[in-house]
Amino acid sequence: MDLDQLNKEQREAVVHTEGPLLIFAGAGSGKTRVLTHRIAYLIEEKGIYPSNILAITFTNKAAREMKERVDKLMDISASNMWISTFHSACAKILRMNIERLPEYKKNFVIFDSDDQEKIVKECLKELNYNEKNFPPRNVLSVISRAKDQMITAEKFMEKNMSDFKMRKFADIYKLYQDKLKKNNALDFDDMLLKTVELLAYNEDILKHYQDKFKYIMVDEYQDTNYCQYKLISLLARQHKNLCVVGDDDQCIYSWRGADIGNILNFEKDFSGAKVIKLEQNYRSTKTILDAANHVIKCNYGRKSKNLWTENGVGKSLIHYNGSDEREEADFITAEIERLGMEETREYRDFAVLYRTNAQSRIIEEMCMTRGIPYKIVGGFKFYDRKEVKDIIAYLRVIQNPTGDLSLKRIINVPKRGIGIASIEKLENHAKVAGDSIFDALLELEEIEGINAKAKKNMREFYRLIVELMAMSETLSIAELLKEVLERSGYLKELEDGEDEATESRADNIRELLSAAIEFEKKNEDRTLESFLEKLALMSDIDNLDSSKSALTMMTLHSAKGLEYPVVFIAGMEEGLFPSQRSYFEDKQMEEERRLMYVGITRAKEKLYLTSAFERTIYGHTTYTTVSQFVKEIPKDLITRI
DNA sequence: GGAGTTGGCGTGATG
DNA sequence: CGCCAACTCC
Repeated sequence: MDLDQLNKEQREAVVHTEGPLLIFAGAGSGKTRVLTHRIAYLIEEKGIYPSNILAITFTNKAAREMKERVDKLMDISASNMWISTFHSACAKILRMNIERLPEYKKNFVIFDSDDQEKIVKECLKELNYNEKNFPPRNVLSVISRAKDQMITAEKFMEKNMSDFKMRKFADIYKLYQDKLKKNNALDFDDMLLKTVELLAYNEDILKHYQDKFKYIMVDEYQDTNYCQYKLISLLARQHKNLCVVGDDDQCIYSWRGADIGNILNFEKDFSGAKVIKLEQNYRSTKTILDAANHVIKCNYGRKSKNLWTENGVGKSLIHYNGSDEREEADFITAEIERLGMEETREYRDFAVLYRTNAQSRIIEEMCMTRGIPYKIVGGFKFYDRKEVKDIIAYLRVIQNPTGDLSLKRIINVPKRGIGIASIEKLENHAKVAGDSIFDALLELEEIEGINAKAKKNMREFYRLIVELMAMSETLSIAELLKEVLERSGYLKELEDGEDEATESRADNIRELLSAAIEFEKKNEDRTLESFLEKLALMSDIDNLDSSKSALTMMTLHSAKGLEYPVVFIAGMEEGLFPSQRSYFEDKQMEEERRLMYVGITRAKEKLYLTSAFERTIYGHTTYTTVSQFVKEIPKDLITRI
């Protein structure tokens, strides 16, 4: 194996295979390269079986890339090696073992944030709590933070007995969890939490995975939360061959429970850990790196490190301040066209980054006017669309008819004359009998107060589901999808619709169909279960394909791990970036600054910072001041326009 | 039971 | 500005 193309530190990190290893990898210092070489080294030089390696990444996209790069480095295939995200690794473990946890069944479903919100709303209704006092999103974030910390509903209750409001949160949490169980569902946080529980309480299962994963690697370690830390420590306890890679300066997810302490305390937690710092940057010009270093220096409590590069000085940064967001967008798009001509750059060389998704719209409009091809990462996702979720709900019910939430979603979609009142009566009956709604559909004679017409429609619906369930035994997913569309009347409803929205809805359904075909082509496990799981765990960034050349727009968060020759960071204004919400706490302000650091270091050759003197947000126009982050960059590195 | 309208409210980033 | 719950009307 050829290790000559690596620098001294990189090489050291590759060959240090035994015992705990912490790699501090600055932005653009070639950490993916180190990880892929390390995997190849383990297999080719050390004779380790691929199946004994576990590599955890942050996104599916990163996992896929890593797999491809490892494959390229080696002669043998790495197909039975686990290179995946935390969530899909946990999904895999749970599929095989979840029945060892009381109350969960093998065919569990994964609830996304939409499902979660619906469940919380149900809880509030039942508990008679006001949505104004307990906004579902707030409730969910409290629950989610608790789960990150591995605080169960019961523990949460104990902890918060004395606080009037928090006790109510505890009530909601408890009921929420009960409802998930009733739906045989796990939310994203549960996937991790339940895996840790499974391993912690079942010595034999733990032993099995400890023995299997003799070598463990974790990417983006700075963004792990307590639960993920726990999972990793459990698995690595046996062999202690744990290699984590991260950069404390790029910790940008503390709002969802990431604990920067995990990386800062690694040496304490894993005694005898070796620490290697990768400080040579191969990505950016001196000027860009200089700017990044100056900004991040304003943070306290960092591990000392200093990124340097042998790259050239490059071009000066540019700060453009337009009169309003329209002018800002105009400048960005004009500049992209100009550079396209003068420097013969392709559209794929550019990225526009921003703090909030809402900022994309005006830039998008301007791209359309100028005929610049673009793609937007994040924001409203394909699988969030109503019609797609409807059809997925059908699949979920077929796979697991006792999932009340999905069943309620489709029982009257398309309209089949089963109204809210009737559904409530049905649900009530189910509740009293301790059954699912699906079961209650068989006991219609016993239910009073539903009119005969509705009952008839319910019977027909029941028959439809049973029919589809039978078909699912033999049909492929794509074929099953077609039957669902046909027999449910969903397709007909779409065809009858006249407005232009129906056309795009039909398009989306076709898109789902081709996703199913694609899935069956690419995967060995073609079960409905695994298809649904794949959909649930997919994130938007995973779809980012670079086949056609287009400008990329996304949030600064989504941009982590990516790089572009020319980068624009838009909306460099106080209150927007840094966000208003971060003013109250130094810690949060520091996280904003790390986000800025991440943004700057995405750029290879040219970096633009743009702002607007006047900005309209949610209908309100306000005057702005230029972001403090711009001022933290030395003046001589920036040209003002 | 269902379609259409209104008024109030929140509006950061995600697997 | 866009969404959702609540309300009105058929």
